Amino acid sequence: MAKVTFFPIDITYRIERDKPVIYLFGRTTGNEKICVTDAHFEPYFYVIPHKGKEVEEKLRKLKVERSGETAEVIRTEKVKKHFLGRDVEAIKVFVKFPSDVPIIREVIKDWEMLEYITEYDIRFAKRYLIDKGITPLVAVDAEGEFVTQRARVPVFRADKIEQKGENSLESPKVLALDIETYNPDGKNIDTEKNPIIMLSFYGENYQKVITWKKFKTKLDYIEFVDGEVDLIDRFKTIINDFKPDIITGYFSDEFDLPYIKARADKYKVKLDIGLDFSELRVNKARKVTSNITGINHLDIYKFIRKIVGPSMDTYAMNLNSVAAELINEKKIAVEVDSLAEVWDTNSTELESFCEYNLHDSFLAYKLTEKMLPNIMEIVKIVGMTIPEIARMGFSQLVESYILKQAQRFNELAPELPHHGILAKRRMQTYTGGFVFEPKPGLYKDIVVFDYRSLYPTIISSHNIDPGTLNCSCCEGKKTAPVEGRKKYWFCTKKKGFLPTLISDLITRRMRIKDIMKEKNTPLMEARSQSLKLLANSFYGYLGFSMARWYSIESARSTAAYGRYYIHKVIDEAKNEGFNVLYSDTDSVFLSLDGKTKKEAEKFREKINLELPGLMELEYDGFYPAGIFVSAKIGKFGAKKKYALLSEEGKLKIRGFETVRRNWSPISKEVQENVLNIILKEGKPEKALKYVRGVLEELKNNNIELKKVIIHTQLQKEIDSYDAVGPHVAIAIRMREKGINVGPGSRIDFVITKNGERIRDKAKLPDEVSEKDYDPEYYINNQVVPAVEKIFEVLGYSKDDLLESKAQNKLAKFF
DNA sequence: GAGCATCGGGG
DNA sequence: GTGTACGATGCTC
Repeated sequence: MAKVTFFPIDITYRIERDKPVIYLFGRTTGNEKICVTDAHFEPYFYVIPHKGKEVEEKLRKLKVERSGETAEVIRTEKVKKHFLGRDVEAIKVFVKFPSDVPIIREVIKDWEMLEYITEYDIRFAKRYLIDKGITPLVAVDAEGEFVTQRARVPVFRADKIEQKGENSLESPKVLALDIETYNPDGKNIDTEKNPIIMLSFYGENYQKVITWKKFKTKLDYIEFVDGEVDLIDRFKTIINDFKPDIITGYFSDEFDLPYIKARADKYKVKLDIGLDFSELRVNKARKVTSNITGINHLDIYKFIRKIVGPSMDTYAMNLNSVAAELINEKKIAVEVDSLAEVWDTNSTELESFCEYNLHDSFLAYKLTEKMLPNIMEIVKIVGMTIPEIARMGFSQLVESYILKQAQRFNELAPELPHHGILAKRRMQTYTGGFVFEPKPGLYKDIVVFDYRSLYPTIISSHNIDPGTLNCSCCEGKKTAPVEGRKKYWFCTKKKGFLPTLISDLITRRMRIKDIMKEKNTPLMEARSQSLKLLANSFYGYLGFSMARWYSIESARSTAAYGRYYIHKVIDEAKNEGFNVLYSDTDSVFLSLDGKTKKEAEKFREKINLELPGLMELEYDGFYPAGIFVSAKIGKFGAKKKYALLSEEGKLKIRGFETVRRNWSPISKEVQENVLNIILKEGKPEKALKYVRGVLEELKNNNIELKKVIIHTQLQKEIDSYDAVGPHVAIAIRMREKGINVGPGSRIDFVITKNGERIRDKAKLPDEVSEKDYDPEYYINNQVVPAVEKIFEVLGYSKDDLLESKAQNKLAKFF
């Protein structure tokens, strides 16, 4: 009997000699690739029978004929389980093949003797990982022997398999790829007509570009082949020789790999790059995914868009913008629209396209390298594989985590909702966080407090869970502060399953934070972030229609408690004589109004004494000055619009229009300067003078041209715009000049004096000279709107900015 | 303003 | 694959 220790990377199963066999692909602690098989795992699901009914007998006799095959129950077992807050006697029903499970469940779903059928909808491979307590990337010990079997890596047949300890794979081998395709007619992608003309790879100490038109070059990484078929062939051999754990690309799930697959199919080339010689699988369900057995295909775009995207500055998620922001790198600037022509004319320019092609792989590699610590931490917490982490939504991450823990806590999972239930759930809504409408004004000495992990700590502290909801033992006790007639309460005697999990996540993160105070490592940072991400997703999960542990009552109660606790701070702060300026969901802004920071701190401590469980109000920061603007938007309450000055003298601007990218530099500059003069120096009259000065300069055309350039990104095809705004008009002219513009193109323009409509006045920056811009436009549509709201707060109207009559309306603020 | 449709990324 | 898949934004009525 031999032993191996390995890090699992990918998992699948297949049917062999009449039974399902689990395949775990990974890398051994000796750094060799390996495939470990396990034939000792049986498919099963659970039923909960009604009390007093004997159903095991009937189940055991069950045989279902389906297209010539027989699905049958092999055996049953009585098991004690927890299910949504109660103890149940369930029956574990074993069948022969995984595919028999849905067949059997379909037949018994209407049996009246059954109360509930569940866990028939958990994928077999996932079931295996859960039941064996195996987490991908964490070391697994296997006992068994190496066997001879057709595969690209050694195969080890395991008789015993166990995961103990936390030792995990540290640096998986990553190979990035990117293709260029022949595309003569613009944007349309046609995998049938247009060949792949370049293919690049980038890995550690490895760079390669394959192409099939020869030209003179000194670049040693370029390799010439005879045609597209040979290129595809090299694609296969390079992957096979490099032996990556992860293949990565930017949008490769939906472009590069499907394209390669489509071309291979056309030539009837088998893309059998799977470690078991299976082919690259392109799944065209709703969202395309591309998978290779044994190798993790990670589309780094998907992960970035989902996890990092929302907090990024860039709006566009294309490779250029994302690389610029995350790794401070850009794509190589070549005119990709001309590639087809360059290809046809056999030009030596092809070399620069090869460099471009390689560089895109390099960017995908670097982005993956940067994101990998976070991805791997999430894998280790929720137990899904790397490609799954990248593709799944937040709620599915939560669910994977809960399913994994359900096994440990002997909890039965509810079934996935079916069509009718789903439709009903989608109709249900609930109220979110509270937003305090600020009284417009300029304020001094602002203290900001916020609840640390508000929703997770509420769920934990109030035991919010579908299984503790409206329990009979606590009826008549305290209910959640939900508006309306519905009464929700949660058991105070027995801790719920989800609150148990979330408490554990919060305390784990607190422990890591404590250690980080001593020694901060990127790994701990990644772990802390992942735990926070997961804990914060529970609240949304409870209200997510697809969730197994869906509970709109729990989601509503959580939000209601959130509003209750933030109101508590607001009310008590007012009672203590603080001036409450603003509040949003979990944070409160107070102005000291003569009180000291110490008194504010005392107030915070007092609140904390009254909070249950893990809930805590934290000190977020102190700001010497701040300005709040009211802008009520419909029924959704006050808009989040304010600017704060930190003690270090930095401005924190939220919600003011010009922080958006499509304004001219001059309006951004003026807005920032105005806020600085008002907040830092406390001199609104000086700010007013300053603005009037700028307006005067604008009027005399003394402002530099580069400060009046506006840039906007084209969001769709030029011809599909109905409303021709200035940037669209410019795009049309750029096209007429032969410049290729399309969705995503950045359009720079200046508004000039000549013309009637704004779109006629718009000109390309190099078409105009320094003094051509239209002062009126920049005054009325750019600079004044950027600062108008700020001055309104101080009692100045738009006219005050434009006209030079000085009125001292500021006295009341100082 | 609600309800439906379409992008997004990629060459 | 023992199932199913998004979410933000723009456009129309």
